[in-house]
Amino acid sequence: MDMIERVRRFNRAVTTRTGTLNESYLDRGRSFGQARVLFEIGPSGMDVRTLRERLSLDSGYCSRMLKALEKQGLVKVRQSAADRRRREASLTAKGRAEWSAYDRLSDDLARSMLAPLTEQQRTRLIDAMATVETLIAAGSVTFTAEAPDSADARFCIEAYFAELAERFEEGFDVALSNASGDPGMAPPGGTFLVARLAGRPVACGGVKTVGPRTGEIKRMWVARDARGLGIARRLLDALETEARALGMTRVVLDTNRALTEAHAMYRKAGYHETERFNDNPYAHLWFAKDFA
Amino acid sequence: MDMIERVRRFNRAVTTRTGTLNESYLDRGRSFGQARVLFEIGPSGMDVRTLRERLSLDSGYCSRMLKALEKQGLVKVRQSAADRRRREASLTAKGRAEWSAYDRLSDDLARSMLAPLTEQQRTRLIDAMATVETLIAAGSVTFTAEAPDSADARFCIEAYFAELAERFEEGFDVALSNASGDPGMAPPGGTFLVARLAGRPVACGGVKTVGPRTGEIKRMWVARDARGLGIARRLLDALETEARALGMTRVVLDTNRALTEAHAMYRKAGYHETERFNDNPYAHLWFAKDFA
DNA sequence: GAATATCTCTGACTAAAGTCAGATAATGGA
DNA sequence: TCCATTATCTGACTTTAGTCAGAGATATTC
Repeated sequence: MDMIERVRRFNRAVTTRTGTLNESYLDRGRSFGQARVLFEIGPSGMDVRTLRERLSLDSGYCSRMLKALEKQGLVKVRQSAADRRRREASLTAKGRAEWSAYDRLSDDLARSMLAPLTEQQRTRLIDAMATVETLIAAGSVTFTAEAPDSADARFCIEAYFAELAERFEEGFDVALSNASGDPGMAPPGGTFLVARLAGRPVACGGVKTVGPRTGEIKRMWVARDARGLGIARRLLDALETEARALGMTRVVLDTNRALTEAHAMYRKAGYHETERFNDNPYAHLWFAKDFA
Repeated sequence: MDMIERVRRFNRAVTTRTGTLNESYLDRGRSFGQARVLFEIGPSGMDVRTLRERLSLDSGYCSRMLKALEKQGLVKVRQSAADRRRREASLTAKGRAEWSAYDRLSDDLARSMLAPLTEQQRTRLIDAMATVETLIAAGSVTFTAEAPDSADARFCIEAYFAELAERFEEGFDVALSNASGDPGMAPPGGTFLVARLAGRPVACGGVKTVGPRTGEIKRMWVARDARGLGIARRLLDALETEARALGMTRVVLDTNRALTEAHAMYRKAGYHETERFNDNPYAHLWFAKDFA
């Protein structure tokens, strides 16, 4: 059986098993739409805008469902203090009880999948599930080119700096690093990529022109909880593709001695160590790669 | 994280990924219900009764959807030759083209899950998927007590005899074995269990009274393609539970020397070899287990 | 051959899901 | 202050999904 067929079989098997969950939602005497809204609001509440976006609902449709839930005494909707156009939905005590009931259905499904198995089978199943989940996550990471001062890009860069400060023996001060170059990481001379997992930014990296047909790769970072998915490698590939598209034939980069896992990756990706090409006080190693 | 939470995370991850498939179905300009019917009919056609059962549709609802598909020139419904009350639906050339288009969507989803991964990751994913699929299948096997002459029970017993004939060095002839006992495997003195996987019978086994507070386990069989799921062990457990419920304190069984994997399982389940207790010409080993 | 059961269809419903065009009120700049 | 934008709501729809009670034709059983 080829891989495609295997994946299809898997999809079929899993969706038929988990499909029963959706049906059990209806047993609580509420339409699926309303159950979804109630469950999404959650015990900590949510503003209506976010709710609509998460469930991709029409505003009128959503408004009506909230009203219905309010009439059932499950939900309370009130004006937001910060922005009085907005409204915030939260669960009443009765609503939280219903939420728990829906939550329990997911637990029950999970339990029913494990119950008939032996302890050994359970462990095997859990391990395999973790692997599938991880690799599905890895596969759904998207890369987008955007301005290095976009909200998500800045979030990544901040996290990157924070991590450097933590990992460098000598600490890290943005002002001392040659950090002026962010604007260069935008068209026409460069580019900046943000990787997202389920909408959340989890990695970034940029390339900017530093000489004739030469680019420098900077700000490469992957969020701690997104490591081990091969994102760094794909990001590096993507940056090289961007560099080529910008007419570059050579890319260089510098790195700190503390970032050992990065050194290994650069070498494996075809980079070779080269002489110091900048005066970054935090850099101990300099790498370069020439495109064929 | 505990097991329940891990399973829930897995379910969430997989359903959000595969949920896109259902949405993409709608892109072909047909309601989900109609798409489902069209796809289920399949290139080889199907009679309306079966179709309705598979998709659990109301007969009127189904009839209308078929009519709509017929009007679109995708489906042809005609009277069955065998039973003129029945009708049979089949796809037209245009219908087969649409079917392929839907089929391709599943392929595309599978491909898009694999595409971003490295070869090594793909192999890991496929392996983990196979494990999950197998163990989910194992978990969804159901055991039901039924008459040993029910259709599915007979199917299992035939398959069992066929396999014995194949595996015994000396061949197997039902008439020579002490096969008269099937009626005993029903209440009040015994019971017969059929295991099903997705509706299909995949295993069977029975217990009947052979002496005071003593039962004999017979006809234990697991379909070849359902082995390795721990069904045999669970079936044996279930039969012992039935035996206890029937007031038995001891169960015995006989087996042929060729069925080595069975011997191992009986020993592991607490059975010990005992003296010959019957004149079954095909038996070489006799086992017994006393309940605590 | 009559009674009963089965298979499918039609008509008449209801509920849920989803869309679209304003109306209303608040916010954030120019 | 005015004007464009944003967030939500209301009313008026359509489509999809699903149910139920017969009717008509055919098959099965006694």
